Formats: sequence, C-alpha cells, structure tokens
Amino acid sequence: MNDPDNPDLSNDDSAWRELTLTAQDSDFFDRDTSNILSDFGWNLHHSSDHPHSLRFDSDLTQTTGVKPTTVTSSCSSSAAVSVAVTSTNNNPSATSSSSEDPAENSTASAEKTPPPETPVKEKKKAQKRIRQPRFAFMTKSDVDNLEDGYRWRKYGQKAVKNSPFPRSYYRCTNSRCTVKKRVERSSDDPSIVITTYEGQHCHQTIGFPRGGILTAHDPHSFTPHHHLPPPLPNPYYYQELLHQLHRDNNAPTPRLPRPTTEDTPVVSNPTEEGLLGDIVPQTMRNP
DNA sequence: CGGATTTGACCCGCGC
DNA sequence: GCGCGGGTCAAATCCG
Repeated sequence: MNDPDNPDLSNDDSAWRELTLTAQDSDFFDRDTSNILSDFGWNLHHSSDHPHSLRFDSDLTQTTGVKPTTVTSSCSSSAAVSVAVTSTNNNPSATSSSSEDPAENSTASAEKTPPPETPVKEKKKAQKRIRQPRFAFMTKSDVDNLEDGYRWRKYGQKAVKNSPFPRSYYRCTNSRCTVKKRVERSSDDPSIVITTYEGQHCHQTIGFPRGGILTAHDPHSFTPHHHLPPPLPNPYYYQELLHQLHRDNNAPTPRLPRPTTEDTPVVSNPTEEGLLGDIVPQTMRNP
C-alpha cells in the first residue's frame, strides 16, 4: 500500500484524473486527508499547477498489476453498467467483463501451477484479485455508518495503523450486489467519517431501513436535516461520474461530489441538473 | 429463529 | 524469505 507520507508521484500520470475544486473543497481535502485517502488506495494530491485542484487515482489497477481500460459491474442484472476509464497504459487484455467473476479466468490462468486446492478455495483466491473502482466520501458526522439508502452487512473490522479508530468493512446485503464499503474515521479529525465505496450497485432498491423508502431519483427525500449524509452513489452514480471524467479528459473541471460539512448535506435540484445533479451541488459546477 | 454483528484467524500482496 | 498490514472469512454471539 502507498506510504501515506510519501504518495507515489511516479505513478503513470495519465492514470490520474485532475479535479478542480473550490478553495473550500481544497481546504477540506487537506494534505492529511489526501494521506488518508491514499491509504484507501486512492491518491489525492494538490496540483502544483492548480493550487485548488486535486488529483485522485481511482485505483482501477488490479492486483495483477494490469490497468483495466474498462471496468464493468460484476452484477449480472440488466442494471449493470459499464464504465470506461482511459489510460495511456492501454492494455487490450486488461478488460474485465460483466461475467460472474471478471478477473477470475485471466488471473487464474496466470497462476503458476497452483497447488491442489478445493474448488471453493480456488474460487476465493481468484475472487480476491478483483478490485473494482473505488470512490471515497468524507462526511462530518457523529455516526460511523452513514445512511446512504442501501443496506449493508458488516463483515469485518480492523485496526488501522497510525489511527486510533478501527476501519469497518461492509457489504451490500443484496446477494447479487458485490458493492463493498469501508468506513473509518479520520485520525486527524475524528468528526470526519471517511466512507469508501467499491463497485457498483446493480439494483435500485434504495430504502432506508429506519426511515421509509426512497427512490434513486428522489433527492428531495434526502431532506437536509439532522446529520444525514449527502446522497451517496445511486446505481448509476459511478457510471455518471466516470463518464464525466472520461468526457472531460481533455476538458476542464471534472467534478467530485463535494464533501459535506456538518448540517450541510448536499442537495441539488435534479429537475435542472439531471442525474448528476442528484449528487453534485450547484456550487461545484462551472457554468 | 433468522439476520446482523463481533472478532480472532487466516490469506495475500508488498516492501525490505 | 520474512514480516507487516490490509482485507476477508467464518464461528460465535447478539438482538429484534
């Protein structure tokens, strides 16, 4: 894993996506924060060229060392989406499919004469090599497990090095959905909860178990009261975001969902801004 | 009783 | 090769 104190700037720069944020955002994603994110496999840096710009690495690199050009939801439902992330390190073989275990075949075949194992064990081994796009949110909140409309089952917790706070691991309770999330508190600011999502939801069931049901396109249900987090990725969120990044590859201002501060969850007008407007506040959009 | 959580053990990748 | 740290598993436990 990356050394939080020494983010590897020698990475293939083309794999990075530069994001221009407001000064406020830049302040939020301060240096320490980027260090934390790098712990997640994200690399977030201030750009020397653009003091208020940040860069993040969506960490699409699989543990095989291959940088995929296309990452596809592992869900088999019709809601599965494909997202493309360009990279100059175009490896035609580095494309995962939406089949059950996209990297299973390629990685398994790459194994050198594996010792006799039970099929189950073999499968587990292959599955672990899959790394899906990740997306991190930072939210100022008292509660660790933020409501995002999906139901999560905790499957692990680990102490984090150099942090007094443990990191919790959650999986989407939908058996067909492989989305995972990690939740931890910032060691620098305990009031900040860092939530990292991995993968894409293949279902639209967005229900608050303790507060009624929402639809993915009903941000008004995310009433800005109490300490509710911002609307988090809906089933199409990653697609939209990454498409945005892709589209803007040669154009300015790709956008990140703005980290929220206490009592200021991000709610925008979807009727004006469309799907992305569910997530990205007006203040972050350039005219 | 079924589902969710806890927690120690285990596996794997990576750096030295 | 070894140790470390991250990530996952799965049995035990908890809880509604």
